[in-house]
Amino acid sequence: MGVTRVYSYTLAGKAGVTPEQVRKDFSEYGIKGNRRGGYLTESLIRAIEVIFSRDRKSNVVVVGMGNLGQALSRYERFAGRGINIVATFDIDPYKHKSRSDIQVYPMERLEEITERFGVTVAILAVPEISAQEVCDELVNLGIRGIVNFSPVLLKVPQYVVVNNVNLSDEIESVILSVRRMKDEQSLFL
Amino acid sequence: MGVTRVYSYTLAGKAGVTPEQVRKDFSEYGIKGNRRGGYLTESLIRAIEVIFSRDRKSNVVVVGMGNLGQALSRYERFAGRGINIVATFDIDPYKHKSRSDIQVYPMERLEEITERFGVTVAILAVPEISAQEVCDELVNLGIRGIVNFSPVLLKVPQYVVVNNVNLSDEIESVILSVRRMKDEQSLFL
DNA sequence: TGTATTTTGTGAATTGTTTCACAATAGATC
DNA sequence: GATCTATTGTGAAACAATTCACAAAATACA
Ligand SMILES: NC(=O)c1ccc[n+]([C@@H]2O[C@H](COP(=O)([O-])OP(=O)(O)OC[C@H]3O[C@@H](n4cnc5c(N)ncnc54)[C@H](O)[C@@H]3O)[C@@H](O)[C@H]2O)c1
Ligand SMILES: NC(=O)c1ccc[n+]([C@@H]2O[C@H](COP(=O)([O-])OP(=O)(O)OC[C@H]3O[C@@H](n4cnc5c(N)ncnc54)[C@H](O)[C@@H]3O)[C@@H](O)[C@H]2O)c1
Repeated sequence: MGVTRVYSYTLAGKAGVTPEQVRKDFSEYGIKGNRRGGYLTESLIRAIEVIFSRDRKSNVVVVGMGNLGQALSRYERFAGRGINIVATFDIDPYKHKSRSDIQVYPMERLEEITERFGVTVAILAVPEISAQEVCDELVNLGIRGIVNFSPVLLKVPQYVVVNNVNLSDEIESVILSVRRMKDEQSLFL
Repeated sequence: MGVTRVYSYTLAGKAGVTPEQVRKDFSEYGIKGNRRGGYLTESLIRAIEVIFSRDRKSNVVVVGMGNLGQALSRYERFAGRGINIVATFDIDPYKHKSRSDIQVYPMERLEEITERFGVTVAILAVPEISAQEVCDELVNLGIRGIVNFSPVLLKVPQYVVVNNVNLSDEIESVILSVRRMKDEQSLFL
């Protein structure tokens, strides 16, 4: 779009943070701008892509193709972020018949496929009850990172990274904030 | 299950935090245990339900019934957390024909339904491009809290709460952590 | 009933993060 | 090319969160 320069306050406005925050973070990662001249968009974008490893694609698998698993696997914009879903898995044989657009593999093929594609990260979208069991299996196959959508704390060796995404919490937190805001407001009536 | 008492370290273990953290948080909200006797499960659960308003159900709507919106609206465990999805909306007329289990309403009925059910919180799962526009509409109808799944910073009045859930970020962060862990490890070889 | 033990509750210390404030300087202006 | 101005980069200050450490109290047990 012809924009060659951006300033810390421009980026801060778009990101909803302060300009100081932007500069401190950039400084932390060695991103340098020009005093008075701001940051050059091209080199800034490249630097960010390197920092977030978006320049190299990462192969990931989705395990559990229910409501959430299907939604995630159909999302097309992951590619632009270096996230490459190479295969999806489910225990339910009914899901293996690819009536839908996406091929779902049986759990028996997890090992073969993760090895073939060098997969180290899995998205776990199975029910609460089977989460730990499937997690153990993934860890055994060499998975080193898990995005866990089930509301349980997974037990993993220290060399495995888990990021818990709890959508109920996310919604509840908004409900709570709204309640609190209203309560505060009614104090002034 | 017959458990009448829990200790800060029990809860901490399950939650993946320190016992001090648990006690400090409880203390902040006036939850009292017995020295040596721990916390009584029953009264603790009740206290938590009150703090998180889980005793009162909250009516919410889902706007945008694509991949994510459908997954969210089919999730049955929200009810147990006081989250009650009363209706779902989409601009696409094809979605209104309830071929699926869930009735999807046209956007024209948003006002009527949010008013009828006293809805103050909305889950926004529309494409990036229309997120701000739909957000404005929601705010106009009196919505006070938004769980935003689109990767844009919504502009809202100060009295509206927005919680941004960025699933690409969640996955990317795991990929990054795994990369960094591997890099560290290879320093020791 | 008295003593030992366990666990809470919380100030104080530590650690971490954000904001402030301003010197350094690249670029704009004349 | 001299001067003015806007913006960076970053120590220092302020603020926030976590951990430490231990007195107080409840329970267990002799
Ligand atoms: N859908 C949501 O909006 C939502 C919201 C909050 C939390 N979650 C959590 O996300 C997870 C997935 O939710 P969902 O709604 O997609 O559930 P779902 O029941 O629709 O799907 C789960 C899928 O996992 C498969 N599965 C079960 N056991 C398996 C195993 N051992 N190995 C492989 N696959 C197995 C099932 O066949 C099913 O297809 C759950 O833990 C849920 O609690 C979902
Ligand atoms: N699906 C995922 O896994 C995923 C991952 C990361 C981010 N997201 C984000 O979540 C949002 C939803 O993703 P999705 O995959 O469900 O998208 P989608 O395209 O499948 O669904 C979007 C839905 O919104 C409806 N819509 C469009 N404009 C509308 C309007 N003005 N009013 C009402 N409805 C409208 C469409 O008809 C469609 O049904 C997007 O912003 C996306 O970037 C999704």
